[in-house]
Order: sequence, then C-alpha cells, then structure tokens
Amino acid sequence: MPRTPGRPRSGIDDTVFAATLATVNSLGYARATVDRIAAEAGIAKTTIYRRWPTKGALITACLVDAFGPAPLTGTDRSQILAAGIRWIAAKIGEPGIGAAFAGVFTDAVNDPELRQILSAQLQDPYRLALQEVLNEPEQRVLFYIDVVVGTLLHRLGMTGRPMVDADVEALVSMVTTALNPPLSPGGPPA
Amino acid sequence: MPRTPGRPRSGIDDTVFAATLATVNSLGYARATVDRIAAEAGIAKTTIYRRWPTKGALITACLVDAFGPAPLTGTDRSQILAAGIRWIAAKIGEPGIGAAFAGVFTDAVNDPELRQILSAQLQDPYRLALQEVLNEPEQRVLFYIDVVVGTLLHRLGMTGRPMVDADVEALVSMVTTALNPPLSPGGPPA
DNA sequence: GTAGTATCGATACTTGAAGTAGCGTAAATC
DNA sequence: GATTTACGCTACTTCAAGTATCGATACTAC
Repeated sequence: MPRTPGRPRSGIDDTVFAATLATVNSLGYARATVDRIAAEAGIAKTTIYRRWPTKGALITACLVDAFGPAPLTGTDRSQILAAGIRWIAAKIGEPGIGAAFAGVFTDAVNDPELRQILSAQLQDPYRLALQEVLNEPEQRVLFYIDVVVGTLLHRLGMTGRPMVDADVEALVSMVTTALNPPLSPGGPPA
Repeated sequence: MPRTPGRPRSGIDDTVFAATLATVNSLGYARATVDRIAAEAGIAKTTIYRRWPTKGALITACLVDAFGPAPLTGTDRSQILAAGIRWIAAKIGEPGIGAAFAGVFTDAVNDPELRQILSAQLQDPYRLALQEVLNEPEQRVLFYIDVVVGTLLHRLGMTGRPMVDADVEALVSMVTTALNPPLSPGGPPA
C-alpha cells in the first residue's frame, strides 16, 4: 500500500467533531466560533480550515458523523416511517446536535452553497433510503421530510428545548396517517 | 391633545419596513445589513437604532406589520384552520417576507432575547386567536403551529422557494385530519 | 543519512457587520 | 427665545469568518 509522501494527517477528525458538539452545547451555536472549537479540540484554527472549507461544512460533516445511518426498520411502511421519525427526534434531542442542526440550517437559508452541501451530504442519503423503503416518489418523501424535520426544528428554535415524547407520537400518528390514509365514510380523498 | 415637547418622530416606520423587505428580497437576509436597509430607506442607520434596539427587533416589527391579522374564517374548525394554513403559506411566499421570517427565526435559535420578542410579538397573538376559535388547549395549538410554520420554513430554507400549492393542500389535509380524527375500522385512537 | 513533500501550530492580518458615541442641526413646545 | 427631542453624519468599538505566512514536524524516496 504505497502512501503519498509528506507528513500524514493526524487522526483528529473525531476530536474536532466532539469538540464541535461540546462547544455548541455549552455556548450555543452563535458563540461556538471556530476559534473556540479549535481551542476545545486543542488544535490550531488553521488546521480546521485545511480540512473543511467553511464553518458550515464543518458542522455539516459533524452532523453526518453524529447521525449515522437511519434505522429504518419495521414490518410495514408505517412502522418504518414511525421508526425514522422517532430516531430523528431523538437525535435532535441529543446535547449539541439539535442546536448544531438548527444553526447550520439557519445559516443555509441565505447561503446557497451551504444549502447544496447540506442537501447533498445530509438530506439526500436519508431521502433516497426512504424512497426505496417506502416506495414513494421523491416529491412525497421530500414533503414528509419537510414536515418532520421542520416541525422538530421549529419546536427547538422557538422553545430552546426538544419536542417531548407525547408530541413526537402525535407527529408520528399524523404523518403515518397521511402515508396510509384511512377510508372515510364520505369516500376516499381524491 | 397635549403633545410632549421636542421634535416629533417623522413617520418613517412604513418606509423602513418597505425598505427592509425590499432589501431582504433583493440581497437575501444575510446581506441585508442595517446599513443597506437604512440607505434603501434614505435615512441614517442611527435613526433605525433609535427605534428598534436590534436588527432582530426591526425584522420582527416588520413581520408583525406585514402579516397583519389572520383571516380565521370558516363555518367549522377544519375550515378555519385550513384558512389559516393557506394564509400563512401565502404570506411566507410573498417576496421578502419568507426570507425575513426564516432569517429572524434562524437568528432567534441561539438568541433567547430575540426568541422572546418573536414569541411574544409575532406568535402569541395568532396562538391565542387559534385557541379561542378552535377551542383547543395551548399545547395542542403550539403543536399545530410547529407543524405548519416549521414545514413551510423548512421547505423555503432547503429549496429557496416557497411551498407549491399542491403541497400546501397536502399540509392542510394532514393537519385538519389530525384536528378531527376520522373513526377508523379498528376503533378511534386512544 | 539527505532531499523532498505535506501537515501542523502560531501569529498576524483582512473583511464585513452589529451596535455605540458624539456633535451639529432641525422641528416641535413653553 | 429657551428648552427638549429627533435626525443626519462620521467615526469608532467589537467580534467572528476566513486568509497569509513561516518555522517546525513527520513522513516517503533515494
């Protein structure tokens, strides 16, 4: 296994990710500057910028690492979707992750390049997996993602606290009902 | 009608609000600096800071002015809620308003003071009106607001474009179904 | 060993935006 | 006219993102 010459990169990615979440958790997203994250990780700020081009890219990579693969398990489509909703709700509730997610989303609103990074690296893998397992068209899956993630982030953003389990279950019920609409006495919806 | 001595404030609030939306619409929220908004309005930046303590407070006041009262009309609760959803979706689709809304919301995530302003001045009036007209408890109405506003903002944030009518109708259907759950063959939900 | 290459740490710097201070001036009341 | 309050203007402070540079370090190739 021939390696390229030069000093190899030290394995500090995990250290930086942990420092990022810890800093965001203790200081909030706005005060989690790259300087402070670097200090928390015990490395130089310039080292961070050699690996990730912008702060948004760093946070996105951190979230991709923190989320990992979605456990889309269940015996039918409703159960699979419900598992996915409970999983993302729990992740957003973990210390630092929710605030980092909301922060980078917020930054992406007016930054098309970051939006691209966020969409491609964070949303698309889960969207594609959901399309496969639910056998639903892209537009429909994107709608479910808007509903679930938007709701969870709005709650976190307006209250500062993650959504409580009872409301998560209401969300599960609402979305799974939309996925498999019940036949109503007046006939099925057009 | 006795007036206090001193030079009266000139009636520039509407001019500033219009300049704010115009600037946000043409440049995006991030580049809509207070300097540029002041220039667009043809006044000094210091005049803006004499009226609103922070940029977030300015944007919030601008949104309160732009939204106005919600038209919660209809013959039953579902129709009233549907009218409210279509109204806020249309408002968020207007040029500048959606971007300004997403921007302040984003800023509020890590700014408790701004969150307070946003909650008290923008959300609470509509929440209270909804509680009255829907005859639902506060927690339930807050959940609906999270779902509707969160979904609309997530779509705008991830795509840069407001939600199309077909998806707004899917949202209406989903939320009104949750408001008045249909009796399913397996029995009503606990 | 030496040469070459790529990374790290450290310091300093540029840029841009939020918010503040101070001052002269304009428009009102008394 | 005296007082009071708001405006325009310029300059300033503060902070964070991102960049530039340079010496030191850790590896490969010979």
